[in-house]
Amino acid sequence: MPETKVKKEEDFHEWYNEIVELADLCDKRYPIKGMNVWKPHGWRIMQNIDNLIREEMFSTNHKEVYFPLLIPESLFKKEEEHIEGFFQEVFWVTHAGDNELEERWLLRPTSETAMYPIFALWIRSHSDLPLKIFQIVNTFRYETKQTRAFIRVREIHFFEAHTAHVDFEDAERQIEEYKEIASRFFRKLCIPFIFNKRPEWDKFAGAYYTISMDALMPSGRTLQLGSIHQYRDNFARPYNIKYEDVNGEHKYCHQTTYGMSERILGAIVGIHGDNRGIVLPPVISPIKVVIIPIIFKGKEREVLEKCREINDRLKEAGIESHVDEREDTPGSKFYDWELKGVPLRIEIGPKELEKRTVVIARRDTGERVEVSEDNLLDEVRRLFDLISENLYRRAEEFMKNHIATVDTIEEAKNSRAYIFELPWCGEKDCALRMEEELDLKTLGEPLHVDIGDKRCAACGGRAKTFVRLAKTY
RNA sequence: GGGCCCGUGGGGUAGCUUGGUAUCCUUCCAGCUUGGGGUGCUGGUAACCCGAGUUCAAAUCUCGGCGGGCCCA
Repeated sequence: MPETKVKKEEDFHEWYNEIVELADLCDKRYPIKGMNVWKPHGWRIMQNIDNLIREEMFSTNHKEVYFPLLIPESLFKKEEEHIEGFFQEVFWVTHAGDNELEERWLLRPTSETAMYPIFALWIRSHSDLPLKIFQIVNTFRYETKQTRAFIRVREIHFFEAHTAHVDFEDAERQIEEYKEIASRFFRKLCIPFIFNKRPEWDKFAGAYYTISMDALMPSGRTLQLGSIHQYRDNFARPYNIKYEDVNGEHKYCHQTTYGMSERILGAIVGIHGDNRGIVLPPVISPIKVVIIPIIFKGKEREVLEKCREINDRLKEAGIESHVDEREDTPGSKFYDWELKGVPLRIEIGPKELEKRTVVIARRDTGERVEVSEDNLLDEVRRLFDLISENLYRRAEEFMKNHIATVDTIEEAKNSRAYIFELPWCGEKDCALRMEEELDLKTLGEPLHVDIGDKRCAACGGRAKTFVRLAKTY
């Protein structure tokens, strides 16, 4: 059976490069490094992902907004740590035509510094709080490292939620809500992940603390899919975001953010894909069922009519379907739709016509079943659930099988896992030593740990928690 | 941040060492044929990343830029 030239198991990165273009997700030929063209199929999938997070946001009382792309330099410079963290990767707008601008503007690398001066205007009293907004926009970061489709790009398709609260405790409740949103959201996309509290030296520029969501790719490297930040009043002070409380006192707001990007699509491609193409979870597949007419001379009309009839029935039931009426042979259509990851394929030919049945093939397992026309809708819905379940379980098993909790660096060296949890005293130097000896990066610490009386794997001192390490993207 | 490799029709390639006519497969277009896992035949469109240099002559040699890929930190 024909497959991709490069095998996923043999050379994951080559396979990934090949598959993102074959599956019609993006065109990497645009002549600026790290800026790829979204192709129709890829863009529709991304928009479906965006709509899933929109639903989550709306159902938790966040409002959608859209802030400008350009930020004046003076606004950007108000929070010191934040500037330091982003300055080297900022794109600047310096001219309008021939004329130099009085003040430089930058393309947002993220939108804190665009939003927060306006937050200061919007928020007057405690009754304006909590303020919960989000936007889905493009952001820009001048990456100098190797770029990779969806995984490391310079124009980022970015989701960012921003909130403001009366105090730290309310902001903490927001963080809890984000965690629940993330868990529901990634479960729908069949992507298992772990939360990591990022280490002090590697948190978001300007944050009080940062929690990342990390997934494990088949290459053995982790991919950070999103982050949640507690800002405390670190931004509220420089941007003067204050409210009047019930006693008439003026206080600084406490803020949080939650960010994600098209890396989600990168994870879906990498985790679920196989040597025949990508495999899409039914919830985000633009076409959920593709119908292939099996035409023989003399029976063209009857077969096509049946295909269209089934197509209409699916559409009426709210299931996105499509009849592939192109003149190609059925086999070539099978390959084509498998590349694009369509969850279910229905084949209808003279045999089915006679028996009033259809053949349904699953993308994830390749399994084919013959189903009576009368049971079609129920069976299709049942198969969607089975596919989602299967994709999630497969990915979860892979991740669980590659996380090792060990006591010593030596044990980690002898393990075939990809993600390691080692007892840690909390000192940066100790984590860096583990990084160096194992040739891994620090992901952070698990959110809830009972460490017992273990000893730090680096210094032997009393361990406070585990530190997680892995190779990362 | 450091090292290495690469850039030829839409995609994949041969040619480059030793400078002179650009190869094959695929896609695409037209027609016929075929149709339950990439149908076959005929015809057609289509390329040397950009710039400078060396030379009678550059895809080929030199330098620079842009872009792509891999590895290490």
